[in-house]
Amino acid sequence: MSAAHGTEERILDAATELFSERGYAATTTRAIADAAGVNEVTLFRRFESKAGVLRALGARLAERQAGRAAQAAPDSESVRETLLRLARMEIEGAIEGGGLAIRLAFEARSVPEVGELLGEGIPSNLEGLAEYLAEHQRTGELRADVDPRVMAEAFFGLTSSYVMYRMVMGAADVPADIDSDEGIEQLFDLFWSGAASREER
Amino acid sequence: MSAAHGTEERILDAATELFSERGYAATTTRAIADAAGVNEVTLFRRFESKAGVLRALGARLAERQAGRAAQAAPDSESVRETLLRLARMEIEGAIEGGGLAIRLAFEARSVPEVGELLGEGIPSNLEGLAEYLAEHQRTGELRADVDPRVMAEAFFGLTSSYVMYRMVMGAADVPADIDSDEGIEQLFDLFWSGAASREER
DNA sequence: AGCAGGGGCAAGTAAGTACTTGCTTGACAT
DNA sequence: ATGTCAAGCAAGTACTTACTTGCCCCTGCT
Repeated sequence: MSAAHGTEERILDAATELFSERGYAATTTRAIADAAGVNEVTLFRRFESKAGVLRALGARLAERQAGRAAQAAPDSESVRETLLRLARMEIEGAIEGGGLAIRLAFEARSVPEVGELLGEGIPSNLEGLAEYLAEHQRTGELRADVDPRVMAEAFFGLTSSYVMYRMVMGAADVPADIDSDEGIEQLFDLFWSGAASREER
Repeated sequence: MSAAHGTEERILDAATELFSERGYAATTTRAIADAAGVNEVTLFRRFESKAGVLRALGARLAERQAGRAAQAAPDSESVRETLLRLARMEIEGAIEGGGLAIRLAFEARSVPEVGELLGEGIPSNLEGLAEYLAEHQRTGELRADVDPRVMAEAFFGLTSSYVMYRMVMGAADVPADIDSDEGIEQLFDLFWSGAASREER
C-alpha cells in the first residue's frame, strides 16, 4: 500500500508540473507517466482516466490550501495585516502549485472537466474580497472613491501577476531579488499605498 | 480580389475570437472555418496551415498596435499622463484582441509556433518600462523605495489582470461599470497613488 | 463564347491520443 | 508452495485533427 501510495504521489507530482507548464489539454497521459517514471497503464489503473488525475490533483491542492488557511484567521489584526496575509497565502499557494491554478483557470471554459474542478472558485473569491473591502471603506480605513470591486480586482491582479510572469517567461528571466519575500512585500506595499485612506498610510 | 480579401478577414476575425477563447492548441481549423462561415478547405487555400493563420493574425495585430503607438509619444507630458496613456494602450490593445495576446502568452512555451510569434515581446516590454520608471525615481517623481522592476510588474499586472478576469470568467460576470473607461481610470489611479512620490500625488 | 479564379463539397490520409486488453514479472504473506 | 497485489510491456481500438485531393459551381472579365 505504501508502494502504491508512492506511485500515486509521483504521478500527481508529475501531473502538477506538466499541467502548469503546458496546460491540461496539451499534456498527454504518456508524458505524465514518463515524467513519473511509470508505465502509462499504471496511471489508468490508479486513476481511472486523465480527468481522474485532475480530480485527485484538485483534492490534494484543496487539502493543502485548507491547511494554510487553518493556521490563520486571527481576527484581531489590522486591515493591512489581513490583506498582506491574504496576499502571501495567495502567492504561496499559487507558487507551490507551479502556477497550476492560474494556468487551469484559462482552460476552465474550453475544457469541461477543468471547469467543473474550478467551479465557482474565482468569482466568489473576488466577490468575497470586494465585500470585505467595502466594509472597511465604510469605516474609513480604505479610500472610498474607488469601486471595491475594482480594488479587489487590483489586489488579485497583483498577486496573480506575480505568479503569471514567472510562468509566461521562464522563471530564469525573472530577476532573483523580485522572487523573494521582499518582492512580495514591496508589491503589496504598492497596492496598500494606493488603496489605504490618507490617514491610514 | 476584394472578395478573397473579405474571406481572409472573416477567417482572421473568427480565429481571433476562438484563439482568445480557447487558446491556439484547443482551437480546430474546422471550428475556425465554421465560425467564419467558410469551408475548411478554403482556410488552407488562403493560409497554408493553422500556423499560417496564426502568423497572419500576428501581423495584423502588430500593424494595429503600431497604428496606436504612432499617434502617441508627445514627450512634453507628465509621468502620470505617460503611464496612463500606456495603460490605456495596453488595455485597448488587449481588449481589441479579446485577450488574445495574454492567452497566447500562456501557450508560448508549449506550442513552438506561438513561442516564435511572441518572441521576446513581453520580457523586453517589462525591462523597458522598468528603465523608464527608474529614471523617474531618480528625478523624484516616483517613490524610490520600491524596485523599479517590481513597480513595472505591478503596472503590467494591473493592466493584464483587467483583461484576464474578463477572460477567465465569462465577461457576463463582470460588473458593467468596471468595464468602462472609468474602471480603467480607477485602476490606474490605484497604481498611481501607490507608485508616485508623496509630493506628486 | 470562353476562361480564370474564388470557393463549396466529399472523401481520404496520416498522425496523435485517451483508453483497453492480455500477458508476464516480482515482492510479500500465509 | 501458493495466492495476491502492484507494476511493466506489447499491441490494439476508437476517435480526433491537421492537411490533401479531385471535382464541381458560379461570377466576372475580355
